Parts: sequence; structure tokens; C-alpha cells
Amino acid sequence: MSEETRRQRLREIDQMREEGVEPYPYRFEKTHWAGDIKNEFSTLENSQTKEDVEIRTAGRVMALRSHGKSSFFVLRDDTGRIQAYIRLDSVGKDSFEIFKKYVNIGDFVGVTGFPFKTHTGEVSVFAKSFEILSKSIRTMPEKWHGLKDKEIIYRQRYAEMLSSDEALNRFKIRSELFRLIREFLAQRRFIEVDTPMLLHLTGGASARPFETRINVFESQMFLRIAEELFLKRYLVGGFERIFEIGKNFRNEGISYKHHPEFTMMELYWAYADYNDIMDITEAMINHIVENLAGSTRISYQGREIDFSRPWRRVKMADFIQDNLGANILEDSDERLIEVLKKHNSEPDMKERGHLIEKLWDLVEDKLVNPTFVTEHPVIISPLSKVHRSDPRVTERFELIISSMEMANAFSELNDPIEQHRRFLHQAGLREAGDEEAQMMDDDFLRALEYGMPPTGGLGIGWDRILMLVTDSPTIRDIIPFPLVRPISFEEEELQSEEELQE
RNA sequence: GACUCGCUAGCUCAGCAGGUAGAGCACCUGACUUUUAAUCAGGGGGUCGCGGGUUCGAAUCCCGCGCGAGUCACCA
Repeated sequence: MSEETRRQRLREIDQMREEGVEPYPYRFEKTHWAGDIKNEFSTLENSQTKEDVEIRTAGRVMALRSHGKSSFFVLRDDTGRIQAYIRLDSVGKDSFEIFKKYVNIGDFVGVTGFPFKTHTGEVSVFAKSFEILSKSIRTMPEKWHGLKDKEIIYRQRYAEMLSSDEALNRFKIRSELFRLIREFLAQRRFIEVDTPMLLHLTGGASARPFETRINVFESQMFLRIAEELFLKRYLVGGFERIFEIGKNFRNEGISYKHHPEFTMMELYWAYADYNDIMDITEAMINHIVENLAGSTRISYQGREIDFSRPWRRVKMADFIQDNLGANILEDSDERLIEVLKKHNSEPDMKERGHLIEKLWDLVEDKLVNPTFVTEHPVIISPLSKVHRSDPRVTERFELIISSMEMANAFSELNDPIEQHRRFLHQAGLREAGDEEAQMMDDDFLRALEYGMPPTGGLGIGWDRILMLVTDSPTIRDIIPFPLVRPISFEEEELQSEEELQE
């Protein structure tokens, strides 16, 4: 990495200090944000000044247009960009010299002055004084094309954020999403709780966990793959409407819709069933999409998705029957395998639940608009109640949007004897080599034996909803700091350190 | 994991009949007191992803590796 500019900056910083200009001061009293200034003074006439208003704003210098005895520069903060104007006769010769000599694109600068509109009608700040707040020693990405290299974008997300307003906004939307959820649920008497991520055994979902070790107990531990089993313990304890938003970790593949660390929300609602959960899911996602995208009809990767209610509901067995001609409730295993093979899908295991999952995968991509797929067979739903009028299936639904599973919910199984039986079946699968089968959780069963109210439960992968709302083609675009293969910048960093030691 | 494509200055890219590397932005110097991709003049900056091979000579051709992107397969 040859970095002439960086070396120049380091020299400049020394020089600044010699001249008594601190490159990294402690504080700036900021009274106005870029977006606010633009809004508040948009009604000024061209060339009009408002000298009675004092503005103190700060941000990163994104553009610098120097004209000898004056300069225009653009400051960017997390509300937008605002142009500032500085001139020799307003800040004085010494100060102006410092500006010319030391302010570069990329630096943080604070400005004190008053609002005005330029001849060409841009709301700006007329600087009466300025302060360098933090010197940057690396060059910014190109101002017009920005960063395009995906590798840099993912590995140095800060570089994308600081150079792309679109990126900054994308992650502001992420934050806004979680604010909206909390607001929505608080209005309905749901309270936010938390559960452990570090566990002695995992459960609540079918997935391979990350393994780690704890030194004090000298024992193996797992990162959680779901919040479910602990949130239900809250219900046993007496909580009625709870939710948790947090990370889950699954030691499986990475794809445009899978990321090993992802943000899941689970919600449990005592005295409700899966029909109630369907209603609240529909209402909540509808509410969030409308607020974030401005409409319940959005365009995702060139395809329209319509969130207007009510959403389509199809029974899993019917949908597979209609599309593949297989009956997952009645047909023999052999018949299911036959159908799978006909569609070039080779089952890894002959276990019936696995066959059903594979069949489902074949038809999932037919669903674009929000669709509730309901009544999954008991065999693939170890934590949900048997359907009240059909013992072959459960009171369960998954929400599919744009071929992605967005939510999974059911009338929660609260019969401890039945739950024990289901765990035994899962344990059998595990012994037969299914690494994703659930583990027997005796403490959870003990909790159920104390009694858990009838409950509707829900899990939503909000990252995927966020993909839709921001029209992002991959989940990595909406995870601020996605997982990347560790390597490659060692050399670069080593060199940087050597330079610093000079 | 398989296949396809990519990796050249800090960033965005050009250069590939094999002849020793270029532009724009950014940076430095100078001019310029309402510009907005400011303008004008001049200048510095590269182990062409890494390693090996072919060749008098490789950014360019061949092989291996690394990292990334896309498609497919699998788990939310």
C-alpha cells in the first residue's frame, strides 16, 4: 500500500500542533443538523442572509471548492448534507490561512455562522468561524462513483457508510424498523425480555449450532439457535405477552438469504392461538412496510410485492398436492421419494420429515406475495400443538414472501407429556445422524410440568423483511458488519504500523 | 462444495496482436471572494492480488493459490 497522501497528512498533523492548532479537539457545541438547517431556512430568498440566527453545525467535509479568498465546502452529518461558505474577510486572515492549509475532504469540521441562500438558491451556512474537529489521514472514496468494490464494502462497512448517503440511510432504516416494532408491540401490552445466548444445549429450531467452551465449568457450550425454549419459561413464570429481539447463530451456509448471525424476533402471547398470531403478524408487518417504504405495495428486485391485507392462506399439504401431485399426509415414503427424484431433488435421509421439507423446498419459490402456509405435519413440528380438528397436522404457519421464509408460528405445545414424546422422537433422529434434530431438554420439560398457559408464538427474521423494504438483493447488504473470511489485510495493516512508527 | 467472471494508483476505471503502465476524482504547488462533479496551469503517486512457468522480454499467455461477485446445491 503506497500511501503518499497518508504520509502527507501525518506530517501536516505534526505541523498543526507546532502552530498550536489541535487536530483532535475534545468537544463542539452542535446546535443544528444539516437536514434541519435545510428545512428551516428553505423559504429564504436567493442571496438572502439571516444574520440574527446563530448556527453551530458540524460534520464531515465531503466537498471543497476553493476560490482563493473564499471557499465553499459541504458538511455531512447523519441527517444529510449542508453547504458552508467561508471567506477571508469574515473569519480573518490567520483563520482563513489555517482553513486553506489544513482542511481536507474527509475531515470533521465544526462551523459557527448564520444561514443564507446562495445566488443559485442553495441553503448554506455563512461561516464566522470554524474548528477542525478531527483530521482524516486516509483518502475518501471517489466522490462521484463512490465505493463499488464489494469486498471493501463488506469488510470496511464504515468506508461505505461514510461515502454513501444511500448506505447510511439503509442502516438508519434498519434502526427505524426495530423502533417501529417496539412501539407496535408496546401498544399491545407486549413487553421486551431477554434470554441467554450461551447455552448448555440448544433447541427451539432445527439447525446446527456453533460450539464453544466455558473455562470455569470446563464444559462445552453452544450459541443459541432460537429463543423459544427460554421465552416459554417466562410464560411458565407468569409473563403473558413477551418478545425478544436478538441475534441467533446457526452454523450453516451463507447465501443471499442466510447469514450465520441473524436478528430474530420471537413473540409469545398467552391465551392466544395461531389464528391470533396470524392476525398480529399481518398487522405488524403491514404497519412496518407502510412506514418504511411509504406504501404496502413495494417493488423488490423488479417484482411487485403487495402487502395489502388479507394475505393469502394455503395449507401446506394442499399446496404441495396442487403443485407436485404428492400427498404428504397420505402417500408412502417411497412415493414421496419418487416425486422428489422426478424433480431432481435427492433426499439426504429417508426420514419422512426430511422428505416433506425437501418437497416443500421445491414449491416455496412459487410464492411472491405474502402467503401464510399453514398446518404442517406433526412430524416436522416438534414444538407445536396438534390441530384441533385434524390430528395429522399442527396449528402452525410459516409466512413466505418473495420465496423466503419470513416467519414461523404456532399454537404452542404446552402438554408436557406430549412434548416429552416429541423430544424422544427428535432424539431418535439425532442418534440416526440428523445433526439438526432437536436435543432433549429436561429442564424445559420440567418447566412445562409446572404448567404453561395456552399460547400463540411467533418468530420473525427481520433481516429478510429489511431486504424487501430496502430493495436489497442480499442479506449482507442490510447486516451492518457481515461475516467475512478472515485474511488479506494483514500485510496492509503491518505496513501502516511501520509508517506510524517512523 | 461445483461452475462462470473479476482482482491495475487511496477510489472509479482504461490498457491484454507479449515490448516494460494511463485517465478522472483525491493529493501537492500556483491563480481565482457565490461555487456546487467549480475552473485554469503545473506536479508527485503503482511489488498491475500472491507464487511459479513459457519467453530475450509478462499487467497481458499457461499452471497453482488467495480473496471477492454471480449462478447452482443445502440450512431461516
